[in-house]
Order: sequence, then structure tokens, then C-alpha cells
Amino acid sequence: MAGPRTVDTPERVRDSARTRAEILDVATAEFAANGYDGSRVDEIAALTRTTKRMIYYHFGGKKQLYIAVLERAYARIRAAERQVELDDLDPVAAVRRIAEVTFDHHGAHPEFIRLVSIENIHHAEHVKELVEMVDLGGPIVALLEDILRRGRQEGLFRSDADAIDVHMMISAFCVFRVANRHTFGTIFGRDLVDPARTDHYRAMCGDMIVRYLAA
Amino acid sequence: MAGPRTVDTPERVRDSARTRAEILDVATAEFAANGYDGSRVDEIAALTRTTKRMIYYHFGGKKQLYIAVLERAYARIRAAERQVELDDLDPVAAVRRIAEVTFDHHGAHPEFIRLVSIENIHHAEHVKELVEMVDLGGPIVALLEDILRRGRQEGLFRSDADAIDVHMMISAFCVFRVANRHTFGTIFGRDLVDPARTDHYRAMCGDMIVRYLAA
Amino acid sequence: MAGPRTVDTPERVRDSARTRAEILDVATAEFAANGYDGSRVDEIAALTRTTKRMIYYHFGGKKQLYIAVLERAYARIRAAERQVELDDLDPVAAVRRIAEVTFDHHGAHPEFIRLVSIENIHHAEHVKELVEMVDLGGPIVALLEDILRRGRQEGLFRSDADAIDVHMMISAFCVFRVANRHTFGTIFGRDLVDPARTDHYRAMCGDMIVRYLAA
Amino acid sequence: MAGPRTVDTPERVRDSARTRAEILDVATAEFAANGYDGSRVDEIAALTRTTKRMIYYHFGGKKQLYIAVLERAYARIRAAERQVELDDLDPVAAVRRIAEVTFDHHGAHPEFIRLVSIENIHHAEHVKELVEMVDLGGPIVALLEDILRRGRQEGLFRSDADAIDVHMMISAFCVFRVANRHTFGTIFGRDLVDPARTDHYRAMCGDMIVRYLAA
DNA sequence: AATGAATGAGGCTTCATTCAT
DNA sequence: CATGAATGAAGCCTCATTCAT
Repeated sequence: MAGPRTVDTPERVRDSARTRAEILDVATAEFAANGYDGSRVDEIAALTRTTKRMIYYHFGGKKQLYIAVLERAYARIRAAERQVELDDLDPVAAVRRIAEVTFDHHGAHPEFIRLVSIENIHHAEHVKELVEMVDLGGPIVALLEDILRRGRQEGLFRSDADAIDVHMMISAFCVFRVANRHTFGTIFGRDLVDPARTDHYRAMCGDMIVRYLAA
Repeated sequence: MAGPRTVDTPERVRDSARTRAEILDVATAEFAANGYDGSRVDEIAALTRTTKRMIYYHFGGKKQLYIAVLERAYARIRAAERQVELDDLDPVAAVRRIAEVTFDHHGAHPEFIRLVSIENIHHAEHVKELVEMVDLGGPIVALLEDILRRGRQEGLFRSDADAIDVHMMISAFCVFRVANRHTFGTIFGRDLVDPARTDHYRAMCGDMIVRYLAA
Repeated sequence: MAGPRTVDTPERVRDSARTRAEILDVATAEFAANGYDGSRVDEIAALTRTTKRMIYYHFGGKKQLYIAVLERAYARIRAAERQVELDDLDPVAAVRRIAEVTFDHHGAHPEFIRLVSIENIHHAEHVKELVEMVDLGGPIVALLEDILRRGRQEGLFRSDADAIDVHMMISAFCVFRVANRHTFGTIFGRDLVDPARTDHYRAMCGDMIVRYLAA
Repeated sequence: MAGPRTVDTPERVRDSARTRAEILDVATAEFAANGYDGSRVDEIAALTRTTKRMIYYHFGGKKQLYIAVLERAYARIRAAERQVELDDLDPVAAVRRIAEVTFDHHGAHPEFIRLVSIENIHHAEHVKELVEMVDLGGPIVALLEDILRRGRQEGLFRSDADAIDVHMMISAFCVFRVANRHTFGTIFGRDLVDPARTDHYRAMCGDMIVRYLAA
């Protein structure tokens, strides 16, 4: 008699995870490229090795797929923030380091920036669902609060410095560079993500926040 | 005593212009609210006193209507920029004034900011068409270049200050506050456009650019 | 007091006729080019120096305009047939002459041929209306009957020769050459209306009918 | 005893093919009846057991459906031509047989003739696409060339006889009878496809080509 | 876990025609 | 005779989703 196929289940599971991941990859690219309404379930399926039915099987529908895409994208930037090492840096250098990490992450992940823009077009309705499950903002705010406290204690930072404000200013610069590169480039003839100018803008971002915070 | 209707624009013409304007108003709101793909020509027409057919008569189609909306929105911010008066201001005050005008315009016109975000989702393809007809960026750049030159001559500004960069930094702050208010507010629990915080952020924007530029 | 404008009416009338003629010219070209359903009232009007309103004023609507076009086209071929002179020709030469006149007329008026094709697509519904007003076929049939009678009497033509059949055979050849030139040319790589081959086909048409009729 | 369903084509596939065929049947009738522009996708769908959506699923659009209709119609006449058997016929009889086969095919397939007329209204743009994929004219021309060669060798046919010309003359007669029956019948009061006259016209067609070719 | 076929609602666009001036 | 604006019906097409196997 044939023995039971004990190895079977794990492989199926692994295939399942792989299928999910592949769908998420393609969907991320599509949603980032075309927006939510501009993306097509058919097209996403066609770019996958699986079929459209699988999207419904694994995710339930277009909207849930989009949320899953968003969740994974936010998870990745949280991971990046978690890996910043700045224990031995003085407050000023630490803030600059955070600005640079944000700058580089956003530069490296334009599709994430686009997803955030798309989310805002949709009044963040999907992120609202995410936030009920995960704390997206806590870590970076906690990090900044610690640095700012030290900086204020040492008399290096202005007394009204606020962690969320600082994060906002850094994000504004880093997000705008990527999110608005097309209109800005078209109108002003300057490509904000031109590699030749990356160092310039990274320094500019650091200068901006450091000078703003100076006591 | 004033006579009746001194301007002799024929009724027809006025009605036509009014119809166009009404469609543009509604379309601006719809496109800003739902994005390009998320907006419905039927819905735009329903919110108008005219019919769907008129949209095609006056504009030609959904895309051309969207471009017309975009054009009018950009025309308005150019008009706002043109009205800034800063002849008698010293360079530092002038830059701060420009930052504040931008800040206030964007705060007052969130639908414009949303249209710009939508444009970037579409890789600025429509703005590219606009730019072939109108110079959207020239005026503000010229204005800033003049101020920066004066500031550098007086030793007030850092020597590497660049007009387009300055405009970018100001825009980043002012655009982000409005464009990303939903995700930011959801994640960090802070409403960036809360009227109670408007003065704070306007000052923050001015500080940011003034300090960045300081020699 | 100003005198009455006595010369006015005649001019208006002449302009009216000219307007009608211009519309008919354009409409003939359009209907022949695109078929009835494929033609656009807007387009016809745009190609005219008048406006769309005039089409409705002068003709009543698209369908009536089409009928007017058809009527004028048929009137012209009747005129051509009327001008054939063959009193002094023997029956054989006369038949050949008629074939050649038909051949040349159809070759010179492809738009007429196309209108006839279009009419057949529409089951000749409009020609049926025309026929109630004008006798479109009588003249040519009478002409042929006369020739055939003489030919039979002289023992030159086969005894079962029939005028309508003869006209049909000639028409088939002359109409097909023009009406089906596009599919035929595409499939067989031969342009049936190539000027270099016109003489060849004209002779072929004459041979065909003369030999068919031979006793 | 016959076994049940010996061919194991899956149900799905058969259903798909049946759906396609049903749509093609209906579409052929509609396009032949109303022309391309006069036909309605909605109407075609309504006359089917499937829905309008399926037309787009299986064919892609109205135009592609029309091309598919055309392709099938041409495939059928090629098949008819292929089945002519005339190995043992002398050249004269062979040419007459070909004329008769064409005559009978066209008489039996008026919808094909109408499609060809419609194609010519559209300047054969769709047939041009077809011709890139299939050789529509080659077979019949090859057949005729062979017969003409034999006839010339035997001194039966005139020396300038050309295969494409012969095909054209036959086609002209057979196509005209069907394609122009409505205008011709209306104008001359004679129904060219009246069954009572079929034999007469078939013989007339044969006579025409045989006499034209005679040495 | 996978697949081709099917579906219904709704999207954008176009047309012939008429109205007000 | 002339004109720009307006209309309503209807056309073609696309989408997210589900069914049968």
C-alpha cells in the first residue's frame, strides 16, 4: 500500500506562501503605478504565474489585496526604522542620521511613497483599518522624543521642538522629493531624484532639520 | 443712477461661460475627491444643472475636462504668486513672506494639492501637456532668484542657495501638510490642518526656510 | 422711408439653391465614403460653409438628405444615357457603344456606384421612394429593346435576347469593377480601375456583350 | 451498438466553441443585414443565448467580431471552390462548371455577398488584415490558369485570355445578381434571384464566359 | 490549489435633432 | 437664413466578481 504523503502539506504551504508573495509583489507594482481605481485585477493576475481566481482565494478581493499590499509596505519601513543605530551619536548627529535614513529609504522605495499618496487620495481609509491592528507611528516618535529630550537637556535644541513636528518636516522633504517628482520635474525642469543630485538633497535635508532645531 | 447691465456680453455667451465654469467647479471637486479613475462623468454631470452631453460638447471628454480643471487650478496659484508684494522687504523677510503665501494658498486650496498628487500618480502626463502651453514655474523661480541674489550680496544667505531648491523645500512642507494629512493624522494622531495649529505650522515653515538659508 | 428691397428675394433664392447644392455635394461625398450609418450630420455640416441647422432647414433630416443625394445621382446617369447617340450605328456597334458609355460613366462616377451599393445594403428602401416619383429604368430599357429588335430582325442577335438581361450583364461588369475594386484588388493584387487597364476592360466589356448576343 | 460520445472533447471547450459559433452565426446575419455601422452589438447579443459581455470575452470587440465573421465567410467559399471536380472535363466545360459553381454558391450565400459589399464600402480595410494571414485568391486563380492553359493549347480559347480577368467577369455577374438585386428589382421590376429564373441566369452566366473565351 | 467561461452593473462616448436668439 | 448651445436616447466597452469543473 502506498504510504501517506507526509511531506506534502509543508510544500503546499510553502507554495501557498510563495503564491501570496508573488501576488503581493505584482500588486504592489500595479497599485503603485496606476492607483487603486486605475489598477486591474485581470492585469495583476496576468503578471502572475497564477490565475485571477487565486487572488480571490488568497485575499478575498481587490480591496483586501490592496490593504495587504499597504500593510507589507508599512511593515518594511518600520523595519528600516528599527535598524537605525544611533546610541553613540550626539543629538544633532542622531537627528541628521534619522533624516538621512528616511531620505534613503524613501528614495529606495518610491512605490511605497506612491502608495501613501494613493492612500491620501482615499482619505487614508485603508490605513485606518491597519492602524487598528498595528502601531505604525509609535516607534519613530519614541525614538525622536528621546533624542529631542537629550538635545534640549544639553541646550542644543530649541525648547519648543516636538517629535511629531520634526518627523513631519523630515517626511515632508523626503516624501515630496519622490511623490511630486513628476510635476516638479515637468514644471521646473529639475529631476529631484537624479542620482547626481542625491547627495546634495540628502545633505539639504539634514541641514534643514538640524538648523531648524538649533537652539 | 446706475443703468441696467452695462456690459453687453450676449446672454448666450455668458450662459456658455457659466455652464463651463459650473462644470469645472463640480469636476474640480470630484476629481480632487476621487482621483481621475475614481471620478465618474455621470456623477459630475448629475451635480451640474446641465447634462452629461454638455461635458462632451464643451470639453470633449473626461480627460480633457480633467486637463481643463488642472489648468484652472494652476492658473489660480500663479495668480496668487503674482500678487505677493515684497518690494520693500529685506531678503530674509521676503523669503519668509513667500513661504507664508505658499503655506496659506495650499492651506486654502486643498483640492489643488490633491490634484497635484493625482497628477503625480499619473506621472504628470497631463501637466506635461499644460507646460507646452503655459510657463507654470518661471514666475516663482524668477521671484526667488531675485531675492536670493540680494540676500547673497548682503551676506545674509549661504552662497549655495538655489531658487528651485528653496521653492522645493517650501513646497515640500506646505504640500505635505495638506496632501498627507490623512495618513499622517491617522498614524500620528495629529491633524496637520487643525486651525488651532495653523499659526504654529506657518511659523515653522518660515523658520525652516529662513534658518536653512542663513549664511 | 426706406424702399422695399426688391432685388433681395432673387438673390436669397439663388443663395438658397447654392447652399442646397453645396450641401448635396458634400453629402454625396460623405455618404459615398462612409455609408449611411457611417456618415455624420455634424461632419457634413462642418465641410460646408453653412451650418448644421441649414441641413434640417433645407432637407428635413439625415434620411431626406440621403434621398436627395440619391435622386441627384440617378438623375445624372439618366442624363448620360439620354445623350448617347447611336441612330446611325448598326445593332452590334450600338450595343457596344451602350456598354462603353455605361463603362465610362461608372468609371467616372465611383461615388454613384458606392451609393448604389449602400442602397442595396438598405434593401433599396430609399430608391423605392424615388421610383414612385421618377422612372429610373424606362429610358435605357426602351433604348436597348429597340436595338435588340433591330438586331434580331437582321439575324444578328440570338432570338432569346432580352433588354433587361443585357442591361444587367453590362451593369454587372461595369458596377463590379468599381464597386468591388477594393476587395478584388486586395485579394487578387490587381487594381481594376488602374488607368493603364481601362482600355482593356472597356474592350472586354464590349466583347462580352457582343459575343453573348451573337446569333 | 454505438458507444456514447466517443470524442472526449471536454464540455467546457465544446461550450466555448459553441458559444463562439452561435455568436458568429448571429453576427453574420446582423452584419449582412445592416452593415457594420448599422449593426448593434447589443442586438447581436440579444439574439444569442449568451450576453454581450461574451462577445468581448471571445472576440475582443465589434470590429474583431466583424473580422471573424468575414474570415469564416471567406473560408466557406474557398472550401466550395476546393470541392469542384473537373479533372475529366474539357476546358470549355470546365470553365462553364466553374461559372456555375460560383453562381450557385453566391446564390446560396447572399449574406456573404452582402458582407463583401460592406467590405468595399469600408475600402476592404478588414479584408486587408485577413489577406495577411490567408491566401484568399490563390486557389481559384491557379485552377483557372490551368484550364486556360489547356484551352489555349487546344486552340479553343482566345490567346489573350487571363485567369484573373475570367474570374472577374464571372464574379461580376454572380455578385451583381445578388448584391444589386434590390435596386435592380425596384428599378426594372425584375427579381434577379427569383427561383423561376435561376436556371436562365445560370445558363446566361455560362454562355457569357464561354463565348467571351472562344477563340 | 487551479482554470476557462460567464455575468451584470455601470463606465465613457456619440448621435441626430431641436431650441433660443 | 444663420448660429452656438442644448438634449436624450442609445452606442460600445470594461470591471470586479463568481461558477462549474
